[in-house]
Amino acid sequence: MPATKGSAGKNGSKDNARQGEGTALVIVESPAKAKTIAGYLGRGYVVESSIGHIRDMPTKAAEIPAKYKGQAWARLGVDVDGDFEPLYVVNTDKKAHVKKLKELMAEADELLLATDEDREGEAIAWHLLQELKPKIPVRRMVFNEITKDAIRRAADNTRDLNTRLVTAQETRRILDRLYGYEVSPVLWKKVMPKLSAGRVQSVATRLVVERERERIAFTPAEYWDLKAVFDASGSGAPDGAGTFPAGLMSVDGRRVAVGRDFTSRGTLRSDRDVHHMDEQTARELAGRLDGAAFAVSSVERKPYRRSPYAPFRTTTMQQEASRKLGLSSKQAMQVAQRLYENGYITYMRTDSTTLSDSAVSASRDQVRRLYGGDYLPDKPRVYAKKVKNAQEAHEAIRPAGDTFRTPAETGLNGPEFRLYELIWKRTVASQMKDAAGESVTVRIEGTSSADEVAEFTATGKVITFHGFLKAYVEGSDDPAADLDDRERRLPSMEEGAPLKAENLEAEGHATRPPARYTEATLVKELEEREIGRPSTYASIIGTILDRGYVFKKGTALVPSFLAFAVVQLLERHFGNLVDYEFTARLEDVLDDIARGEAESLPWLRRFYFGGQTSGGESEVGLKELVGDQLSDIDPKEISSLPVPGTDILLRVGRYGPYLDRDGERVNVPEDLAPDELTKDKAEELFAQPSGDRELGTDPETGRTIVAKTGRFGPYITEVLEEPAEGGTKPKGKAKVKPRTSSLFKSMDLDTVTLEDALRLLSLPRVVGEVDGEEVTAQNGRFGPYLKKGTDSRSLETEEQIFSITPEQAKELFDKPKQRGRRAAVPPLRELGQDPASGAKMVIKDGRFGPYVTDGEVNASLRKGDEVDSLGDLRAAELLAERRAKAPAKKKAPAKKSTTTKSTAAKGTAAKKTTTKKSTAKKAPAKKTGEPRSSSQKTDES
DNA sequence: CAGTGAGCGAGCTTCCGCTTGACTT
Repeated sequence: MPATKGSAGKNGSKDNARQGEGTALVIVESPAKAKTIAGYLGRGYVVESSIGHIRDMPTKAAEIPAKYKGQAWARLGVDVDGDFEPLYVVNTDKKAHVKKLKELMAEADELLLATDEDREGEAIAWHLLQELKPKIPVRRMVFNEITKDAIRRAADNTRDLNTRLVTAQETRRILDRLYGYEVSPVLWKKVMPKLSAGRVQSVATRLVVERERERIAFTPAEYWDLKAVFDASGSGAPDGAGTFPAGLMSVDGRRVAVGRDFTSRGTLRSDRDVHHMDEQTARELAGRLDGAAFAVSSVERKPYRRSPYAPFRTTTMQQEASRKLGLSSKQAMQVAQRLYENGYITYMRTDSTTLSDSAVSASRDQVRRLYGGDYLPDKPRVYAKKVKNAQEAHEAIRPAGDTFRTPAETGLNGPEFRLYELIWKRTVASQMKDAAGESVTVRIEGTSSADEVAEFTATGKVITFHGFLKAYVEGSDDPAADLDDRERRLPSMEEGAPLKAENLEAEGHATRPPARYTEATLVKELEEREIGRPSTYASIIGTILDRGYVFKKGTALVPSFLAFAVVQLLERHFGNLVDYEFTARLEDVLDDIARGEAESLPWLRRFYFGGQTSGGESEVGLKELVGDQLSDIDPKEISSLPVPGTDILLRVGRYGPYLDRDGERVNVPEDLAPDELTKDKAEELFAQPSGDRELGTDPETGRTIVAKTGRFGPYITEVLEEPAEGGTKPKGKAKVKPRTSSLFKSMDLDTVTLEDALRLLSLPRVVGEVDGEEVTAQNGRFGPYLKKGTDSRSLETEEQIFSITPEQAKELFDKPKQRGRRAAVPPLRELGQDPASGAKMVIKDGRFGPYVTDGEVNASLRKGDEVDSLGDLRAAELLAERRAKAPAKKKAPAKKSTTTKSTAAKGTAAKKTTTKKSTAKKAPAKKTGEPRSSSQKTDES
């Protein structure tokens, strides 16, 4: 479609000016990239960035355009009953930017969408197309390395938009929205508000929880072996030097047990025929070998070879930055971002280990200069793609440019310097020769005084050519592990040479539970399971930390008890969704869609509404799981965890975790690691003093009065009996309830006095008789009130509880109960007329904060609205929104569950939808596998 | 997690992936 563009660059001229007049607007994703590319393209091109995605489904109610507010599906942003059509709005923070792009486009004669060549990039391009509505020719421009040649080639070889790829992205987006926005509310209802669930975060949380479960179930095993130090100097070795350590391998040909021979339950694996030694066996054997003669029984030499590690991608960089620089995932990404923006490194969010040709030659150039030609392989090394679902839109993370700056040449310092150095070394090393050397295994035999043949082994490693290890050695997550460049030298020995055991000792070991995840190892695990993307790894950690699903203990990620409850709920009721294979299967489907071999709709339908799987099994859809089957989820059950070996239950309550033993309860510190909650720990918690404040003794009863914090806030209560010292609980439960009372609002837990407390405990106060019935005054759930039989009246102030007279009480009871809010409270502010109703609008203060009303309709002020500055227009808008939404007026008498309510609501809304839609939609029968365009729901703003 | 007697104007929380500033503490 577009005219041919200048085939510039052949003569090496710096300018790649387009032929003819006019300019092309090139849109990439990142501003830093735009800057670089602008330099490569030269005149005739204007390069701007989209700054990531420009549109998405509305995040919250405030972002839903008014005309969709009444729709049942508006909350989801996906019209689930209308072929899962998504509703897109321009992100609030992108409105100005989109306007700018439109203005730039007005001056261009061609639009080149140069977003990344992956699923998300293709989608960004499509959204740009939808939003900018260009009238000039549009082409898709793609490249996956940012070098002058690659960019110029890309500008000359554009293609059309790949709509199948866009559909695949949209399917992914819709699925994630449905999962997140349907399952999270289940957690709000069953566990705690503000929690969240999602395809990625829930699996990440589950991984951490499962690891903790393994730790809880773990029983260590003890095993012993022998460690010897042999002296080879009498063996005729030329240097005569040396002693070396060796470990006992077998006794009478039977291998000595090591850690991996044991199960996590502390038992020996049944398939192992090994010699398991305890302390006594080991010590006695050591005794019998004392003074025995030893000799070398075999020497085995093998060549050692090690190839360099692939250049960094996001996850490997995060891991090494964690191991070597102590940076969290987030910190590593922030430092990398700064390096990227200032032109020191290539893009840091990538799943590719590929180097561009120019990067390869830059690396080789550095190798030659810094290490010499001996370290340079004949051919450049190519790294195969490591990651299964890699989309490879970018290069590996490497120093930027066609020639690399050494760390010293950059002038950087601090973490930027250290991370650059890491990246630089890793990149250069990736183009160096293998390390080579020799590994040696020596076996040594000796016979004990009881004629047992004990065989020891020692291993050595000698590196004769360091190759890439000269530049870079990868760190390890296990601090005890040997790094790749670690040498262990053994004296040279011949078979049959006699050895003297200098030292021979029994050594005890215990198996260890699997280590907790760190940020870096969790990210690694997620990548291996194809969960999450380079741009999100750091924020996944952030999310599960924010939600309180995990907390950090040093670098370890420890799951909270809350996480156990949430994971328990998801596993039992949404098993498919937290299946580790779920995302991997999703990726397959998305790939099929992208290739045009599968359709999006049937798949989404089955996910949401249920149906037959390809295997012919029937599957319950998400809609039913969060709807009709909601009542199957027992909050009590999913929030309970047994404390191993006890009849104590750990329960996750709205106010944190607590222990429950037959109704006796005690708080559990929020930062207690679940694997530390043993029987002993639980007993200790029950025994602990609760930390209540003692106010003194009630002179009348002699009981101690304490102030504590409870479910309903601060309160005081009396202590009925001294806790029996070390004794058992009193069995005969002739329970006398202690008197309790909430503090008045005017009181404070820290300052409340014994006098206050006694007054509170004296309640309810008998005010007197009214109409022949006794009236009492007390404090309750809704504040101070009077009670007369079954009738009641609220009081104005707490003090009235003590001061009100029978006469005043009678007056209150003579008046009917106040209905609605108290009359005659002046409005906070008066506004103008509501154009819709013609009534005067006022702002009032209510139970839920300020709201605007025209006398008929009430609407709360939203976030960002202020009483003082609210204008008439905004007020009218709020009222209009409220009207649009509510059937409000007369509600059917509230049935039992939320399910029935939502079904009813959906019924009416669905009707509206169909009438509206029949005009707007229907006609353009959607082509399968094509993204929606003509009937797109958008926020025309 | 202490324990009691209204009637009412709710609204909001949340997902995953792309990307940076512009704000305030």
